[in-house]
Amino acid sequence: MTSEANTSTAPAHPPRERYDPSTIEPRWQARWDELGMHRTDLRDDTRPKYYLLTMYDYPSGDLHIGHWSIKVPTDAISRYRRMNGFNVFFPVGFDAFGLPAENAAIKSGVHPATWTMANIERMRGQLRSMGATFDWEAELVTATPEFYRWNQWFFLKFLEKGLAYRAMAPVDWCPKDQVVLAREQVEGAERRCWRCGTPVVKRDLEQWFYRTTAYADELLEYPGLDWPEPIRTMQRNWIGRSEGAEVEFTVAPDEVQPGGDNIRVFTTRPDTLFGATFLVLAPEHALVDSLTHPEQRDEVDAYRLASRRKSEIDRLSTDREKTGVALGSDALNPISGERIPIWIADYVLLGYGTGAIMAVPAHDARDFAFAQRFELPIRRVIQAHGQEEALVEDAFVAHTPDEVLVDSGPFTGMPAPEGASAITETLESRGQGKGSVTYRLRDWLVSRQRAWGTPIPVVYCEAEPSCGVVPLGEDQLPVLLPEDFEFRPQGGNALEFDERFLRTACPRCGGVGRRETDTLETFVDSSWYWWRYLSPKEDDAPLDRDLVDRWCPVDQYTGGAEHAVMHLLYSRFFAKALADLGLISEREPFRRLFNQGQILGQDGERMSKSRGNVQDPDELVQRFGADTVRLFLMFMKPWEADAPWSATGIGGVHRFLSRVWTVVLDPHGTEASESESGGQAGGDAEMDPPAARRELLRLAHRTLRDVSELYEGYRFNVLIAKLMELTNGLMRARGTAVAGSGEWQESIRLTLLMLAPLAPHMAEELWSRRLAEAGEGWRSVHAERWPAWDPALITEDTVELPVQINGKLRDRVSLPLGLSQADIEGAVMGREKVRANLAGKEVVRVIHVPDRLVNIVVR
RNA sequence: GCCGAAGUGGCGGAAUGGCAGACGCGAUGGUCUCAAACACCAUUGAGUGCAAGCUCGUGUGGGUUCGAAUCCCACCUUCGGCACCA
Repeated sequence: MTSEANTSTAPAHPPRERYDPSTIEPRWQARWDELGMHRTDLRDDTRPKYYLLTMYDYPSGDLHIGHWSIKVPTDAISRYRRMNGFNVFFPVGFDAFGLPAENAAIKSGVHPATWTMANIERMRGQLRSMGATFDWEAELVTATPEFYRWNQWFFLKFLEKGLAYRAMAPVDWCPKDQVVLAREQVEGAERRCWRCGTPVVKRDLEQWFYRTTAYADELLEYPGLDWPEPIRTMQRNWIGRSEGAEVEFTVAPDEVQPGGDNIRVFTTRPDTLFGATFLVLAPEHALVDSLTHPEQRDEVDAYRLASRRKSEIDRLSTDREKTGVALGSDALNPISGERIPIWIADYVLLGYGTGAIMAVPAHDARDFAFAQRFELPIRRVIQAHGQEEALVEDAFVAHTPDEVLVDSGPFTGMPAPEGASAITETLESRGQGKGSVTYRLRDWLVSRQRAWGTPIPVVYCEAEPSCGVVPLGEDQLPVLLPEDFEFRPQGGNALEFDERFLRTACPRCGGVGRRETDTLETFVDSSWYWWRYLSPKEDDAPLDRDLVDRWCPVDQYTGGAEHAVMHLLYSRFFAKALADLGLISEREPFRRLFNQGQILGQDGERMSKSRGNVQDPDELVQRFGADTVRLFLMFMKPWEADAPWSATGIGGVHRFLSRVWTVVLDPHGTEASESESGGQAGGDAEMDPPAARRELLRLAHRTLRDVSELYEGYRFNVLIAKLMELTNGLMRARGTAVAGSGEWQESIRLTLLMLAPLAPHMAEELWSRRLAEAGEGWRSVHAERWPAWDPALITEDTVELPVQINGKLRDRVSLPLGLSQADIEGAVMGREKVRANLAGKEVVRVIHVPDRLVNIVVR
């Protein structure tokens, strides 16, 4: 039908302008900047607010493709929400304290601040090339005094409120270099120092803690939050709330010590108290020394030393053979009076519960393994109700519902839960125990023995013993880091050797004082930075209460699942603590959370500079343009999935954008080969023009429906596939009578609007050309309203129904919508293929899923 | 080890109880070209058949269901976290 038109217009058609992102992209970036399009008016209340936050970056130096894959889809959300009428705030900043800057300082002698700021400067430029809608006016850098002074301020508030305290805690220590090591600086199963290879030991230091356990129960709740279930599960398990009882055993007198000391144990199963056949203390437990018999002394000391060298993961590993040593002393069971031996073993941790357990080998897998290894008695005290067979000795019994106590004195025969409370009550009445709850969650150790961090604002008075540890006054903040540092080759905290930093007057007595040299770990910075984004230059307060109340909680937070537990729990802790300090109103920081996946190096490992597997986006941006790189990152995998990096396939995405370019700017052209190969392929060509035009518009609206829904679920890879299908449809209609029609124009308009959040530069360019062509003034495509799809347009009047026989596909029937089940069955049964397949068989049942399928069950 | 997640064509992935492999890459053949590149068109899970078709097929083994990639149980492999990398 259109072949004559094609051949007659083709020669007169001017050569098509090629898609050239290298001229388009910088031009629009400059224009958006000039217009301040991405600056958010935080006081604008004419539109609903939308606080979009993406985890800020550590300024390692180069922005790699992984940074892009975090930020690009978040930027698409930002643009999509703007088009949906929201006032979006999308800030950017840098998590600028931390170990790598200090390592660089050790290596090259350059000040960590110099190294960090140079990296930030470089990354700013790379971030800008992305064409993202970051509000650079709100940028913050945590390593500047304007930011970190407020860490100090919060520290003082927490101290006042009892949420910060000082206690002993172990660190990894290199005995040769005399420095504290970070976990990543301890290498291999041997746990050796990364620099000198010396085996690392644990050393106890006085350190600062934030009392996260004060909110343990509240942290288990997620009121009104839209968080992924796996993340909540991980957090709940991390908090690890256990209900049970504390039971007091008494040390039995013997020839070495008089006895009478109390050993408190925590158990989740007080109902098994009669089955306790030994006690186990953590090797670090305070009573170990006094309870050790002389003949056991050497073995006990050796064991305690060995366990100091092990990592916690090692100690808790359940498949490794159990180790332990008997102390020689015994304890008395408070309820049965039974005398049982006391052991130490490294699978019991000092920091959990009371640092001591009663071992019930018959009913706990770890105790069972331990008892077997050391031939300790195993006594069964729980049995399934009504089970008559003799008690089996020497066997671990898994818990089942419907259990009763056996061999448990007066409690025998009680159902297990009842037995637990009865035993707990009895203990409580005698002052030998009580119901108790314990948590796996520990208080947050915020001290770091490093120079490149927030100095902790306290002074140790050396003049007057009664002063002790003295917090600075608010008016004495900030405690500034020195302008120059002396980093020693073996590492260690440079602040400890900086006399100008160390020497200060005691704030209480004015005498000689020494500053705290520990700094706050960087998770402290990341626990409140989103409030600071709202007023990054504010001098008088950490945050602007009015703006925080207006904008928080954050509507959408995006970042890696590697932060599932620590960062996200610390942030929630801060929200609760600040609310209790009266500084903010909301108790939760992030309303909706999305954990995107990571792009790994080509080796399948996490991308990092030290591994040398970092992929630089700059070259790809130069070759294909930012829009193509953006689109490719969103197309190559579901956002939440991890995947190793490979640029294979980026050409396909670039071709897709070129096709969009072609259908918009050259609707009537044809490819040189098309006339030769028979014109337009596909069904549309056979349709009469009005039907083909309607079909195109139907496709566009169906795409709009799907794409709108897919944006809401952040399913960018599928969304882009839908846009490709629409573009393929436009490509097929190009050069036919459909091209240029009203339906065509509308389909093009929808395509550009749907594409705008993903490929913002190209969409803007093509949008502006269409406006110019129509003689209209310029408006940004990004300021347009998101279009609505027309339900009437996309309803189908027929449906193609798959027909299965015994679940196997045998035929397809095209039927009008809304037929009765009887009519459908009639139509299906009449089909030749169906009849052939049913020959000689008995129809047992017909399953009809409306508009989905028919399944005939035969025998 | 413990907690969490994921295993689908040659590759990235789609389909989350109802037509497995959308979309893209790669590959093969073709059109255009002096030629190549680009672009465009066609084919492309495996096996089998002249063909209509048939059989097999979603990490492995079992189960539930008229029907399972999808739900349940066990196992294997990979990834993230395990409290001083950020």
